[in-house]
Amino acid sequence: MNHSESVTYSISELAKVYKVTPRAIRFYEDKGLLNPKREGSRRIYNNKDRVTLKLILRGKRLGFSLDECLELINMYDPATDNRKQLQHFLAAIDRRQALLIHQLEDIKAMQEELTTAKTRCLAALAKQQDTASPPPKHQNN
Amino acid sequence: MNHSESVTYSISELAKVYKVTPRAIRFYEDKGLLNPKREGSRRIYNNKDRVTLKLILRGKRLGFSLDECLELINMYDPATDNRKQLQHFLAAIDRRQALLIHQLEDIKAMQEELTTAKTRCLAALAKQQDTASPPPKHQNN
DNA sequence: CTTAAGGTTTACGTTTACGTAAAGGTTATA
DNA sequence: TATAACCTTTACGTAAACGTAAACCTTAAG
Repeated sequence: MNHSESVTYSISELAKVYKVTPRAIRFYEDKGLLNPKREGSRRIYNNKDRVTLKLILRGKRLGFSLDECLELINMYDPATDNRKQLQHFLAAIDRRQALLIHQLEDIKAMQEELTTAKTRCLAALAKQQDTASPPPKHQNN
Repeated sequence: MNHSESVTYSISELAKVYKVTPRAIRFYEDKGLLNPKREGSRRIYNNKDRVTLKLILRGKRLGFSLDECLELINMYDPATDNRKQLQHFLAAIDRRQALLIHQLEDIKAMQEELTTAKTRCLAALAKQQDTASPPPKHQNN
């Protein structure tokens, strides 16, 4: 058996790692996204719980609601072998992938436009370069 | 002068095109993201307004708040030639691009995991294929 | 003329995702 | 023993992004 599976975390440890508040983590549990063991009344998170939290936060970064994140989490774990369920999952996954593709296009478009805007800004700055003080240092792509 | 610039839309026309409610469009105006001309009390949207709405919706799809969308819109139009303003814009653009890069990584990771989940589903379905009814038709990547 | 189809403002309601106390329990250390 | 430093539940508060309804104006068509 693998000992690395027995790593556990308190709620504030987990909160610190992922830069969220304990309140948020409890909220996710309220919504059925997390189900940590208890030790008395204290919540004990294992590695799987930690990964689930990571999935939640990633979903959020991609603009999904918590309900949608729950749907995502369920997709990764089709504990079912019911035929209808599986096909339901497949359909859900397809919808998700379509959404992601759409987001990819959005990102590409936005990146191009940001680059254009950036170029314009830099050009405008260059025009003033002559009369101005020492050239500014600026992180570039 | 270009006549194609004189195309206009009513609020419900625009709403129909982008599948949002007039209420939402008015709300965006309230928040300072849109500033259509008026014809009496009626709002008249031109092509630039339409593009702005498109930007708003794209920003939303990427999970940005309306305030952030406003920031984005302003980036595309640095009407300013103030040096400090320009450098402020550049910094904002860099932050945006960093966010987009992060989202790209999130999407890639999620796509891979969805594909894995899909494979598992399909495998589970295949196991039942023998005993089951006609093979299901299913859209594939 | 009136009825329908659009538009307007004003304003209260709703959902989501937590924030922010309040009130209290349980170790560990000074 | 008391005082932090954690944790717990309960509950009210809040910002964002609209939905929904009311009450009203204004053409266009029958």
